[in-house]
Amino acid sequence: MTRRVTIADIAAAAGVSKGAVSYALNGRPGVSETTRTKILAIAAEMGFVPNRAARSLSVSSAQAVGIALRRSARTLGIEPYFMELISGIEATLSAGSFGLTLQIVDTVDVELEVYRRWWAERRVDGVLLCDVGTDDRRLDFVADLGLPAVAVGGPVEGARLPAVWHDDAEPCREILEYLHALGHRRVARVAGFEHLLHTAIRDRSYADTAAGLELEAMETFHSDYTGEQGARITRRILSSAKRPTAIIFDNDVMAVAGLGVAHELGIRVPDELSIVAWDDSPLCRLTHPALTSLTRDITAYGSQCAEVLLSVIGAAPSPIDERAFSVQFRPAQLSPRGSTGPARP
Amino acid sequence: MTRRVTIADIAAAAGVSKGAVSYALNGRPGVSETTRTKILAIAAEMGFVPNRAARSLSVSSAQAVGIALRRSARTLGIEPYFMELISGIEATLSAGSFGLTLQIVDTVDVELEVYRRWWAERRVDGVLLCDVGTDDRRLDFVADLGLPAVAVGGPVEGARLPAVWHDDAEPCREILEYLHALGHRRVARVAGFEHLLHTAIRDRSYADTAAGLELEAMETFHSDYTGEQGARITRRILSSAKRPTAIIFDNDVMAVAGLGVAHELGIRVPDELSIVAWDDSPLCRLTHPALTSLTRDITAYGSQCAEVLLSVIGAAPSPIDERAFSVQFRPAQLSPRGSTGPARP
DNA sequence: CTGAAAGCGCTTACAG
DNA sequence: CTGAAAGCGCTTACAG
Repeated sequence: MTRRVTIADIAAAAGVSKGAVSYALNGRPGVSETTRTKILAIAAEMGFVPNRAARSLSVSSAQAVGIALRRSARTLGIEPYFMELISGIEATLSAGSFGLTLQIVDTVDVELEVYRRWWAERRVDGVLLCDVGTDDRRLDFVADLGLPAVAVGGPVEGARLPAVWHDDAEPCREILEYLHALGHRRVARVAGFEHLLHTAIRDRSYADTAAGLELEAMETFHSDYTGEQGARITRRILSSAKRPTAIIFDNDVMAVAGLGVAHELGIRVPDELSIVAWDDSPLCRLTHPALTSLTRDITAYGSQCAEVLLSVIGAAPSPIDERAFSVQFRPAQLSPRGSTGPARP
Repeated sequence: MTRRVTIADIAAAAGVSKGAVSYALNGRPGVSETTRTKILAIAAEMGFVPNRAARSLSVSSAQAVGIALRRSARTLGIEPYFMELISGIEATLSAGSFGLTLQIVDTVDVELEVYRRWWAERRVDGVLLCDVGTDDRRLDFVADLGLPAVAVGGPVEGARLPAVWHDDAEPCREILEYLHALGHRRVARVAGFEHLLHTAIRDRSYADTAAGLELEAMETFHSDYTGEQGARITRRILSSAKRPTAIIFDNDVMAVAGLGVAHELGIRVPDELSIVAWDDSPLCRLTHPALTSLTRDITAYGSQCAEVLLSVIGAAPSPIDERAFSVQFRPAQLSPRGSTGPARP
């Protein structure tokens, strides 16, 4: 283990000043081509890697982006969504040689405190806000702080920061029209947290579409995305006198749990019950029958979010138009599989 | 958004030197109690938070730990294991006000390169090595680099770095004896990557135990942990002439997929087939029947790993004995559920 | 095009 | 107990 090599070492070896080394390394004017080439060769040979802290201190930028996730370990673990999202985010960040700092928090208050500290410490240059709510304190908080941020979800009305989102309303219409075409007239829905923005958007879209299609019943039950609650609610739904012929679940985990409950009650899928899942993860193809689901490229979505954040921070290769405060990502696509079929009255 | 407050501001306000402020803030001798109290009050009032980069540059420590995950986004997303592990790691780190830097890599070579860069940049003070292999280049690599590291898995023979691991052999015996007691004589196993250390340990333990119990058949198939492969292999196993009456899966995802295949083939679980899963995640309780599985507290395991790493780095509250190079974590417990039952010949 | 110097915001020996 | 100063390893105006 040899001592770290610094620009001072390179300067000494090349017989130039530290300033010249810095200019050469960063591809800035101020050194002749021959000097630059020579310096670069020496730096490479000595295996030079700039010290982050020193660089950060000089340019007052952390070269890192933060994410605080406010979900329990159990939810985080089982929902494929987050790891896919993080994976996409990470790909973009590391391409721009930005680091990703992750913290898991319990409450909004802790989350806000984390943002305050990160920004005060300059540990991050910006943050990504996940799980955007209908009335989200975090948006104004980070804006007031001056902390660059991007909302992973939307659209956010009157937002002071950019949002990257999918149109959730359209896929909801598509699902309901599809089920209607299959003859389903009594549909139930197991939704996610009521306070989340995309839940509210879906709530409205289903209600509007159901009204237009003149469905007999379209009932929504809110839950916490866990399999436990998904199973419990499904059990209740399927035990009712006039049970629905189709259930739509707001995530894959609850849909898998719902399918388990149908098996448990001896209700055949899709003959007696059709099931649709949001968020097509490999999970949806593990079951028998495989689950009809709404496919989104969450990894690509994560990458897009990170790109917008880098552009806000001012580190993106091609800065996105400043007025592009609301970036719409391609909507989810319905992938019909074995869990949906014609309604049998 | 006000300007950041620095120790210079506090020094000016308190009428002392920057050095005195630093001593006061860090609880070190060099200032009188009255001065210290006064300085702390002013710092709190001004909302002082030390700049990370400056601190890191001075003490040459990043106050951060790194994890490079070499798994595809899809595997990472669906396996609850990683998020639970990370969640546990994170809890310990943030308690010690250490950050977590995450990077997802494609190949070992990229992974090694990430470690080299992180350490050269002093972006991290140490790393956690996941997915320890039977012949793992990374162990010597980080040791040569002088980069503090802890292996998340083991035991590692002749290791130059600490390892935190569970005894995998004992639970394997327990499963097999349990199945044997239920009357199973033909057992198959869908294992994980062959090159992983814990896979090798389980391979040996199953083989030894099977020999002792004089099972009729104990066959192992290696896979990549995905549901796709789990399903494919299960299909093949269940299509053989003398199919086994029990299958053990090395992770939860493959077990769920295997259960799906059994449904697909009209094989009743547990009447005609018993299924056991390693790694009890909520996933195992979503299915019908629920899966008998090996429960480990992965979050606690992650915390333990982080603690050992912090102690290696020298930042832990109570440093772990230096000779404690191999820390054994409590072994997995068998949780019998609906997916296992007596063998019916 | 190049060099010497100041500065980023901390920590830490070293004198008084 | 306290202050003035040097240093961590970079970047960046500012003179030559």
